[in-house]
Amino acid sequence: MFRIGEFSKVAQVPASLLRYYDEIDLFKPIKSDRHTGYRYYSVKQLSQLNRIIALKDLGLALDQIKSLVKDEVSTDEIKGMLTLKKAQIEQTIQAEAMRLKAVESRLQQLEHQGQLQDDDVVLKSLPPQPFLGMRSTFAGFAEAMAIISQIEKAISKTVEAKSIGRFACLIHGELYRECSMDLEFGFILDDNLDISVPLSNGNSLEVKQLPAIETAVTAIRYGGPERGHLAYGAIGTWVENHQYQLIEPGREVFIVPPKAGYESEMVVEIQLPVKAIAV
Amino acid sequence: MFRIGEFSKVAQVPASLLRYYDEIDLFKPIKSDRHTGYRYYSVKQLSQLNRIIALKDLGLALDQIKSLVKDEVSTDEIKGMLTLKKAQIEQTIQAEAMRLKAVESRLQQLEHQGQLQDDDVVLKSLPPQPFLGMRSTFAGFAEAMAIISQIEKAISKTVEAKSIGRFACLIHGELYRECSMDLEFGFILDDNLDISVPLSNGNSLEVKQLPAIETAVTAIRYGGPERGHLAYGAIGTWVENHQYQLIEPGREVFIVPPKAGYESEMVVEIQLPVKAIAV
DNA sequence: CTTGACCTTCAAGTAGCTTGAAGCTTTAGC
DNA sequence: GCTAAAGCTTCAAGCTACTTGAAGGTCAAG
Repeated sequence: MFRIGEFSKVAQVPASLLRYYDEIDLFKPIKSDRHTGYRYYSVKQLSQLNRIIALKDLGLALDQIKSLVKDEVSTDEIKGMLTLKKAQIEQTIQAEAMRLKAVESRLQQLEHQGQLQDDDVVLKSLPPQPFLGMRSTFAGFAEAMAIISQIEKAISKTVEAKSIGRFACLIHGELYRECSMDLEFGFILDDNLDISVPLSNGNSLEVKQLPAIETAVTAIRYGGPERGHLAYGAIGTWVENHQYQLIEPGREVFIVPPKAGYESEMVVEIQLPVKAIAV
Repeated sequence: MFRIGEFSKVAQVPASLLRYYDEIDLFKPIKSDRHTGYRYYSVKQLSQLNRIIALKDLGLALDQIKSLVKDEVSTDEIKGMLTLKKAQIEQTIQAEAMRLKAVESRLQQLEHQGQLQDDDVVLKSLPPQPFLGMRSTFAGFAEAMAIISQIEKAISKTVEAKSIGRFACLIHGELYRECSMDLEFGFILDDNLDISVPLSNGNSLEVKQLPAIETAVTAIRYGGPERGHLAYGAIGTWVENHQYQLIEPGREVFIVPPKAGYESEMVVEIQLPVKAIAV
């Protein structure tokens, strides 16, 4: 029989941990003196403690370990736990590997530019969303701007305000073309509607489902498309450094939509779906 | 200007998080209404928030991010932070990779044996320790046992009790030989002493420094050396499954030392230093 | 004026411990 | 047998980065 201090030395485990494990009913001394409260451990408990530590080293939660050592779970359940854990670890490794790349790319940035870049690029995942919009080919930005205000007017007359989300644009062709751009303008909806909104030019807005995007790189652009090179440049560099690949279509979500005469005050979040390049 | 709800939607960040960041002075709204307490955010803050999120995704602590975005650190310090972080991530990846192997080996165990093994093997690291002992070659266990009691007697007469740690044995030759074993018996010391203890057979115990062991696989053996196959078997399997390699010398630390007539009650922790096999 | 959506603050909970304070017990030395 | 030091006890709080919930104030639409 050891007192807690000696047992902790033998087991190479801090005494505070033994007290804690006692408290949470994970590992109790064979005997606690009624009067003094002193805990007494036996050598035979060493192997049980070792088992607990071994399971902990696998990354299992103490709750799980508790039921494991109390023999409350079947072999199949154990197998399930471990398989799940395995998957989690694999995920963690993947995630950490990406982090590593990200940190390395930041370090390179520091070397080359002497400072961190200004336009920060962030990974997000996007849910599937209903979208009320219209696809068309545009010759230039001016033409696109004209459509925007038409759409806004048409919508404000027809659709309940509370279902209308942000104005957005899907970019179907290659990014960053100057002419004959294949774009789809419209509103992201908060609720699923089943409507069609006619426009004065003969076209109409239809509802479609935007698919979820597992991973999108996003950046904020302050100002009109002519300032796109800043944000797109940042994204481009980032994507290259992190070994991702752009996939279509990109989106631009208007956080502050353009108003005639105040185009320079617009704010857009650029969202480009990406996938990791297989290594 | 957005209220917290809309800003949180735009930024894809829970409102609770924005409140929290406000509280810890990491990211504050441009304006808080004196009277109502309502927080108001501007689009221009989006890029700052994005920067914070980007840095968080690198794995930096919020405290560090706080000083980074407040521009309180020099480029060199940033470089230092990132380099440190990089090292940490690399470590994590290594550690997780080992965990993965460990979990996989447990799963295999379940497949083959239908249950988790009984003798649990645990990784530990050991500090450098002074050791008062004597190296010699022994023909068999009986001979070794005889020496043990001699050493015990000699030491109890000469050395201050409080400096004496556990009785232990270093195994210099191959593990698990039956005859002409090259062993070193003695006591691990808690304090650094500079003494020499003569034995009745003409030999003497000398102090030497045991080196630190970065990684040792350990297991508990209940009973005498004749029961060694259990613990050594478990360790052997474990080491193989986890792609480690044994390196010399192994140690056996006596937790309950053998007493004449009660050898079967002894308890030993086997500690075998290992290194990872380069992959 | 009411209703409901939205906002506020404050408190507590999460996991797996560690640290510290205040006070009792045991042991070694005299 | 006494004292001091070492060792033990319980209880509370702290750590990170948040989330959840309760109780209540604000705001816009109908």
